[in-house]
Amino acid sequence: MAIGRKQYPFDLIEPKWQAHWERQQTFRAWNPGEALPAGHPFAARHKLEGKTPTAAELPPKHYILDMFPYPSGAGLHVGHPEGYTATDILSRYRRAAGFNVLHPMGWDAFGLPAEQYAIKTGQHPRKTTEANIATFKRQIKSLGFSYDWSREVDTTDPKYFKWTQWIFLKLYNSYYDPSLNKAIPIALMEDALSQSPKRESEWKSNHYLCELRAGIMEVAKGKLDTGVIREFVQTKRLAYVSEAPVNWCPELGTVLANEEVIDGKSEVGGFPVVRKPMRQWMLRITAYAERLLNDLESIDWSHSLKEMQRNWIGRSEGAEVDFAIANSKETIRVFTTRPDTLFGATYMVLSPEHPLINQWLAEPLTLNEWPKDTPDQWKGSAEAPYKAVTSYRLMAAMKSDLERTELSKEKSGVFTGVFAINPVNNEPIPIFIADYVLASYGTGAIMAVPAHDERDFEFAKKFDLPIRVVIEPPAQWLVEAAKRFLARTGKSVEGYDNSPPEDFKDGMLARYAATCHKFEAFTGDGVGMRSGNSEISLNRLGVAEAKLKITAWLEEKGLGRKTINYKLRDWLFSRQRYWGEPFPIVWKKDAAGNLYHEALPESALPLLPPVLDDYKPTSDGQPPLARAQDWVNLPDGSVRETNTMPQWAGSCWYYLRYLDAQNAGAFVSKEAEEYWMGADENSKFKIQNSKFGKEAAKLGHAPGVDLYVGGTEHAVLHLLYARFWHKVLFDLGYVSTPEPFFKLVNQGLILGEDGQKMSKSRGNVVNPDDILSEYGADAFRLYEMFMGPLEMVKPWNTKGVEGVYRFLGKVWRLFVDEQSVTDFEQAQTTSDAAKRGELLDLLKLNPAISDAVPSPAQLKTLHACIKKVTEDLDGLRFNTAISALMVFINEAMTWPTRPRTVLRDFLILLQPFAPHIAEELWSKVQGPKSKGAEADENETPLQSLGYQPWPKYDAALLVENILEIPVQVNGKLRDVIKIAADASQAELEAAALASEKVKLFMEGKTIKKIIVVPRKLVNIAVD
RNA sequence: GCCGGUGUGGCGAAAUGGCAGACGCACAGGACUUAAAAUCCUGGGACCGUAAAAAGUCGUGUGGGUUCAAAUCCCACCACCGGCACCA
Repeated sequence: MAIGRKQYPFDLIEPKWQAHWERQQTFRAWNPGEALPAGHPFAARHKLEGKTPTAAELPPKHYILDMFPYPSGAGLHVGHPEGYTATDILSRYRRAAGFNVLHPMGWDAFGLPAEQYAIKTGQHPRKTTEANIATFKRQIKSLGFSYDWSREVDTTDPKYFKWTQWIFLKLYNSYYDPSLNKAIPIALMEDALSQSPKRESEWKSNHYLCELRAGIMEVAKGKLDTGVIREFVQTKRLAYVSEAPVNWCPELGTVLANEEVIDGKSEVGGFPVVRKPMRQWMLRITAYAERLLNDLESIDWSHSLKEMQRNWIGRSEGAEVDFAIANSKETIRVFTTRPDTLFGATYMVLSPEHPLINQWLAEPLTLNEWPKDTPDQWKGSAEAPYKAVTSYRLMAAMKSDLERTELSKEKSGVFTGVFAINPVNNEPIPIFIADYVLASYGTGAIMAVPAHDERDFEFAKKFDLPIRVVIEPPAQWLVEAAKRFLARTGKSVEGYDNSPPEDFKDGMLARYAATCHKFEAFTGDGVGMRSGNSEISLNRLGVAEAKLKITAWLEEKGLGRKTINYKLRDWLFSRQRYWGEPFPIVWKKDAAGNLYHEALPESALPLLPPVLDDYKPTSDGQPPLARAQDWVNLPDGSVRETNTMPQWAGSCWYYLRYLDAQNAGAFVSKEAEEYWMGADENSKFKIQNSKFGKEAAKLGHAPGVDLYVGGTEHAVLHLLYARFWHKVLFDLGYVSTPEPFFKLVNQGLILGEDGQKMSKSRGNVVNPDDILSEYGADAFRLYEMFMGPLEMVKPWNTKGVEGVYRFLGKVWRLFVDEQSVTDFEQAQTTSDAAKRGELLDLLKLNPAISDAVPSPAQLKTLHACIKKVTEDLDGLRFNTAISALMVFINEAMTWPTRPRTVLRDFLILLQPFAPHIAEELWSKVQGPKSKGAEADENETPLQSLGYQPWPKYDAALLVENILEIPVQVNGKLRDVIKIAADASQAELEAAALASEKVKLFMEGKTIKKIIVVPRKLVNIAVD
């Protein structure tokens, strides 16, 4: 970096203004009911000095949120400030525009690295965490962001996680009511089910509870004991204990949520993950699947982000169908999205973990007579299947998810020896187990329709099972499929190789049905064939129509029903870690000796983790907390839960804590929550003005966080979890908006200079501290935004920093007297370091700056800049806003006289982007300060530039009298004519036709048509 | 495989139906300077052409279409990036 002389003394300016902002608390955001100190620029701007305004008296709120960082040991990387700069620019812009802006920062500080360091060194993770936070905070502060640090949160602070535990208790103490479609306190259910209910009036009107009560009374024959009720209620809580197989990561010594497992490996560290049945805490996020999906409509997120969430939730509509089992009274329920292909179901597959298999192993079901066409290989031995089934299940259980997905491209499975009966034609169909059917999705069982499902087709080919076509493909598809067969095998399918067969409708169809195994599964839309019995026919019906008809028929016969399934699974919420929030849960034994769990009272919060000297799991695989036996065992004989919550817990609600960060009596006060989340009257205009306004208002939606910026890495995990918690809190009446984040923007990744992702191993990591010391914070901020659109992936280029740095140098020289710069530089070399800050006063205003009345051209330049910057900021187009500032400066550099008013307005525009230099120049361009007060630390602070009203552009000043109008002939530019802006169409046309150049191109041709777009262009179409 | 996004000079990019390449980087030439740095000025898509210009032709991943007019809208394809991936 061959930068010699500094463009301007950012090294003095930046610390000076950062200290000033801190002293003045310039960016403190005020809650309703807080007294505004006299002299604060926000109070002065809004005429609220010394007042204690209510929500209605405060200006409208604007909540601009960053995804708070995990304070890693490596410190800030250049990706962090990208989002932070964008939100800071917006925050400063909105403040200038008159909003009460909430712009906070905090630390997502629980996490694995601090714990692993603790295991290695014995140092308490708190120490590591505190040191890392200090580094992050120093780095972030050196960038001059306008955060309200009085609202800083730290998820590992007991004052914070007290409320994380409190919210967990709310989850624990709630159930999801399907009739009301919301969470309800579980106390209501407990009361409804108790022997002598007390709150009858409250639950009597509730369908669900009445049904539950009736059901339980019947089962218990009227005799309810507390144990039975407790056990039942435990299964309904939003936070519950499950024994299901979980993702166990031996390397990390903990279980992981589905979301944390990628390609069978842990998201953190990339270690293998295996399935293992364990007792774990789960959160019932699946109850919210439909709302999490539907409410995406009401929020302003990018299309791709919504799509990712939709994908993850994975809603699919279909039907459940019950199949009778031959020689048994039991039935097997399958889930299918294609009930219209039921006539083509030729076998059935259960997941290896399906519960019926245990029964069959204990009590084999045999058929008196093998169905016709049963392959000999199955008939051979009545016992053989059971051996095969046992060993197959064992194999499947041993396989990690990685092996199941990556290595088993080839289908595998075994015949169980059992047959089911296809309810539409009463044919016995063999039942297999295979690991391509997942226990955790749908019913863990499928009807296989090989002709119309690719996976079933593959399986059927491998095991030579019948493939029965029941949907007629278009002729064109048959021809294409036959060609693909030829390309694959070198053999042709007779009669399909060329053009669509003429006699398709008759003989061809039959031939296709006979040779379908040579084709491939046809999964597209077609019409039904060979799908009828004495009661129902789907023949000639389209897929959608057939689905409706067969589902209705199944329902009528009591054989099935319409169902919706989700890929989303309940959230595995416990970890075997030390550095996380302990569960406020104890385990007790009932009279019969059975363990049950119970919540601690709210008064017991925060529940602190015990002090340990070893952070490893115990030798028998218990979580580290189990080492603290005197912490675990309580005097009354109960035992504490030793799992801790996952890192996601703290980040699920931090944006709410910011609203009222110091509140010791509640996680947030009602008043602060309503004001900042925009549920109060004062914010209503915001709803009306937004793109989603009408829709949102109809749904009763208030905006929530106005803008949330962060990386895509949180597209499913954090954002789904936080939305879920928010909805629970909404249902229970603790927050007033159904969605937390109204507008969300993902910043694009910043790549290394080589266009690769930045990484230590590549050696292409850019350290923000280096850039800061070389070019200063303002240049760094500008560059981060000037690189390209916020949401795009873009490579870093340090040369580009020099460009924006030069721009700031130009700004500096526009304002500052050159002679005084020389004096300043000389004084710097002789002055001692401590006094260097005062030298800034040596710098004088450029003599070209005066109170002269600005010329029309100068005003036009200014107002064009105001317009562009304002519009671009509203559209988050920071790069083009900066280029507009550059255009202004390039122009203003040529002005012999520089009107003070024009330059002041420019500084207000510059301030959000480069706040330090803007403040420094502002303090100079204001004119001389009153002498004598300068040395006084306690003087009323300077009014901050940050609260100067944002300038409005005057459209009248931008009007051009003479326009340059391009003239095209046949769409090609041939001339540019100058003409009065208000020229009529006829005048424009005449002027265009009069052009010599245009005439040249029209010579010898006839005019077909002349298009005249006033103020834009003329296009002459000729032969 | 499915879903989403992107594709424009040497590079980051701008223009979302109306003069393609604003702004910036890098580069080249010039001014200032003993010299360098810094600063200021000038130049620039490609091709063809010319002493230099002018004029001209082509040009926004590829191929087609709509339109007086397309980077922009429509259809098909290709490449890259991101997500999901046996979810029945």
